[in-house]
Amino acid sequence: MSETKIDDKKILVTAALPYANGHIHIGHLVEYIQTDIWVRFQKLSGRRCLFICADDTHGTAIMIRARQEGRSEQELIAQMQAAHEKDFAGFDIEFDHYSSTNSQENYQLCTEIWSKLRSEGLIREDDVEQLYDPQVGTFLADRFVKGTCPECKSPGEYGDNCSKCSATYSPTDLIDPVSTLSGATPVKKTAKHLFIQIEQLRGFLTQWTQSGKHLQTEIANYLKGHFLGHPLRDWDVSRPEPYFGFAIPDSPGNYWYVWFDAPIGYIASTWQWCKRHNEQLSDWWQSEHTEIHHFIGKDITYFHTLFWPGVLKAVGYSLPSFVHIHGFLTVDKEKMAKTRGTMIRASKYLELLDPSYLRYYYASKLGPKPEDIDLNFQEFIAKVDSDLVGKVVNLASRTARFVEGTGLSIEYPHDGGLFAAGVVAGDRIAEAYEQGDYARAMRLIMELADAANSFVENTAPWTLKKDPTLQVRLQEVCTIVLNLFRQLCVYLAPVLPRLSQQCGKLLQREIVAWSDSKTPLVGTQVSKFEHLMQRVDPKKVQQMVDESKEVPKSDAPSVPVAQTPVQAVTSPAVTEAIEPLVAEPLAPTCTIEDFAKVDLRVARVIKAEEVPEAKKLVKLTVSLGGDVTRTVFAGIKAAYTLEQLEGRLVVIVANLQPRQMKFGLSEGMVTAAGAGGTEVFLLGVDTGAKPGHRVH
RNA sequence: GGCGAAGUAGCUCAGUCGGUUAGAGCAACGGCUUCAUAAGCCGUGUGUCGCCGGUUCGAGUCCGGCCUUCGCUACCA
Repeated sequence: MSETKIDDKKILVTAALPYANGHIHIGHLVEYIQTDIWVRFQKLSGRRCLFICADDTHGTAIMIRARQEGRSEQELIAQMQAAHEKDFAGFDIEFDHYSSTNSQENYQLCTEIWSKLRSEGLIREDDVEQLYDPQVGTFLADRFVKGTCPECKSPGEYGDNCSKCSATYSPTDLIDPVSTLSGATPVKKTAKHLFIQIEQLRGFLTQWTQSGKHLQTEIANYLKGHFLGHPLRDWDVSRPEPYFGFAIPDSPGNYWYVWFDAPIGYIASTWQWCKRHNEQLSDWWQSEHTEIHHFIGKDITYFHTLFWPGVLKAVGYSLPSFVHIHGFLTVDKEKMAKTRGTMIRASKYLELLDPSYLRYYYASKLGPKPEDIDLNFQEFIAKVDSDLVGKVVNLASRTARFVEGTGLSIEYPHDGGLFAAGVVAGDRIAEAYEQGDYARAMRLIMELADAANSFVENTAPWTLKKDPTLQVRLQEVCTIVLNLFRQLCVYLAPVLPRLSQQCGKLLQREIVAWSDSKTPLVGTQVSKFEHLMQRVDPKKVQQMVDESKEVPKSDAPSVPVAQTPVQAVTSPAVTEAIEPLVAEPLAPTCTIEDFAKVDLRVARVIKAEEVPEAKKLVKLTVSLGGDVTRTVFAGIKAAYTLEQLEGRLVVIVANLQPRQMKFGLSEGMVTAAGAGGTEVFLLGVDTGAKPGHRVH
């Protein structure tokens, strides 16, 4: 994963900046735990290492959300940052500095880097005619506009290309465009945009990405195949006002796009740390003696492996030594979903379970490849119980009590080479950590734990205890086992810092360095034994999943758009999540006549069929009463089984213009709510309604 | 459909440069033990290494084709 370090080198490590629009969940934690383990390993090994992070705070999403919640962006991002930091601390993720991209330092750095990019001739200005939503008062990105394809007249196409005839065009070419933010008809408006001409750096980027030193091979291949074979498109790094972010000093009315200032936030956050610790920023970001390691998810590969190195190169900052890219988290092989309760927030987990469990479980699954990892709760419980409680912690609880009065032997006794074998294995464990192969490290550690338990069995301290003449031997055996336990605690310290602390307390000698694993501890007192870790309570796991399920509350006011009703003051406040409304703000007012144009009808699904070639579609035959039927394709395959659909009542748009699709003609649309994917909720009707009834 | 990754024991995975009889943990089963948090120890594997073909003295490993799964993307919303 990365080259072996020369030990006088400094290491600067970053994890991706979490966006201030959402709370930390167990999917995010894969990355922060992965990074924290690596940082702790480096520090334990005696290397000078900084772990830097910050909240990513800018962008349209933050602006709209703050607007919806009736408060300032600053208030919103401050609150989210506090929540993020609390969650991270709860999982023992220890940053050296945690900042915000909305900082004075970041603004100053953006300005400096910007003017350097200008002087390097990398910035191009161009007028861009874009659609503008007069309702929301903002320009619309391509995918926020839908309309009819100018080529084939297919309706409902996104603003960049037609899914039907593959034509590419600009959103301003769409016939009858509609803003997906408000439903308003956008107007054309011209604005100046600023672009970074990344193509000028393609030669450098090809060499840098393909050198084999900075990226996993899978990632290098991906970039080669997808981007580096063709000229790179200029990167649009400005957004016209209104926008929550930094105003571009030499371009009035324009702001830096959030993805421009976010990675610069890595440097800005380091700078803040430097100011507090009286250090030079250039020693960290412009020095050959410092390695920079970014940990990110595969979703933001593009930015961190092309744009970011390109910018750094152009402005004279150090390039990353390595970009460590991990996959996504699935739960039971499925994407996390709120409906299934698998989108578990960090704070919810911490209410019910020990963070050490998740740290160990992730460690046992994480390798150096950018592969997805799967969380399976059965395996989670089994692994923690069996490995940590049954094997590791058990070593202490089998022996510590026998030496509470006497402490450890003065000299380390003969142990048949067990401790020495552990020292040898330590090098391989260290190598595995270094390479990001934590799964391998955990396997090696558990092999040692197995050997130690076997030793306990063979020496049977409980038998020695009964014979007064064998008390010295008993102390020796316990000295050996507790030293093997301590060795394991050193090896596990990057993953389980709490355990290593508890071990320090038990044996009255703190674990401070990896090298503590190389010398046995002798002659210390042994504290009264206390349980070091509890088994996983399966009921708590179930409770966590249950309480993470999003339950629709149909009768509560869903959003505070109108005046809050007076009774809300006396009843306990039901706070609904704001995300759905932010994701899709209210459409502009329409008249009753407008509404009457849409003919919504109750219909019964009489046949639900698989569309084998389609991943998301099912083919429904619905009855509108009598022998009037319609064929409708609906994108609900991931959310409903065919059996669940057949026979049930749905509400369809009965007078929608039929649409020819690859799989057949769709004669209407089934109404549903939700974000898509597995989060699709069909509209139902109370008992009594009949197929053919119109919805008024 | 496009791009990428992966298929090895019931589950999770290791398997380096092509080299003896393909391994580990968990689960299961049998026995032992009772220090320990119902923990621990010993023992038990008839696996078409996804399929077909090729290269080779020799293929889980290299090459070609196919199948399946997963991810991204598209169709839907």
